[in-house]
Amino acid sequence: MSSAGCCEPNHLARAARGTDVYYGIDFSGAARPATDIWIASARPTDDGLRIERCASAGERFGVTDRAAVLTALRTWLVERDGVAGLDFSFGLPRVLVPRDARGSWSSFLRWFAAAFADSDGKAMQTDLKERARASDTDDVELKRETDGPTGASSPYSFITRYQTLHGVRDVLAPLVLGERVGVEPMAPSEIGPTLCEIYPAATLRALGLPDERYKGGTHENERARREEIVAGLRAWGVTMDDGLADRLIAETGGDALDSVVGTVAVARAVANGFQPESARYDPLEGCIYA
DNA sequence: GGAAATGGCTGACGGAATTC
DNA sequence: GAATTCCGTCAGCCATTTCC
Repeated sequence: MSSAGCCEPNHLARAARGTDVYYGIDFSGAARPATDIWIASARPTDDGLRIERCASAGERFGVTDRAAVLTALRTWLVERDGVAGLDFSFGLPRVLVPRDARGSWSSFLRWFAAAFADSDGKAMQTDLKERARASDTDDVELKRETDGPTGASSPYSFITRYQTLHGVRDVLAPLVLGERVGVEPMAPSEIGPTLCEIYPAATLRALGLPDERYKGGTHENERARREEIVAGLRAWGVTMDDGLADRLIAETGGDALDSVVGTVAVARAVANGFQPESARYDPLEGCIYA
């Protein structure tokens, strides 16, 4: 296999020698996200990365409603040692943020949590679209600097609006403003675990693996792509039990697989010292690690 | 009644087709 | 050949429908 992105296979192992556990969290803003949020944990080995566990939020926490799941997730996160990657936007395009909230990423979090305290995903999207139309830009669904190179959607598209709202308002803001976690590269801290933004599709692309049409259970080729991804991850030095591999392939939503890919993204980010991969990175908007 | 499946929503993007 | 237009695809979530 040719080298893609930053890593050789054993680079994943070099990433975190002597460090703790990596977590990949496939996030969801659904009303009942117990079966949509998946959490994978992995440890670096001499040869790569060993996936230790992969389970849905429902299995981990035993609750189903959004508020209960996100509360449990926050509690669970602050009790971790290590690095956790979450796949939702950690910020918004700079032009949409009020000038008096642009001083720092923490200022943005404070503004966001207050501005959308009582909003649902649709209301937040409507507000941000109006801000975009009122700006000097031509488009309505604006992207952050980090979104372009990674192929990510706008943080408030109809696809991502719920993830961004609940991820930033209900997970990041309370944890960061409460100084319970650090976030790379905007707000590193010695206290608590380190969080970072990931985007599994970009990681798959960087590894030269199928990065689309692997979610779903209606077409046989979707399952075949999941099989190809699992085989490809193993070729990159990711090890796991056959039972877990079978589960990643069988889970038609692709969320379990995304969480495992997320651990790889975290390993790559650690290996690079959390250096932003693109020069086009705005510390107010966030940074995707692929 | 509860679980599972299905359709629809919206905008961006890439590739193909068409026009000049 | 270049520019423009058109069309299909993709994403996550919710509401509705279907099935057991």
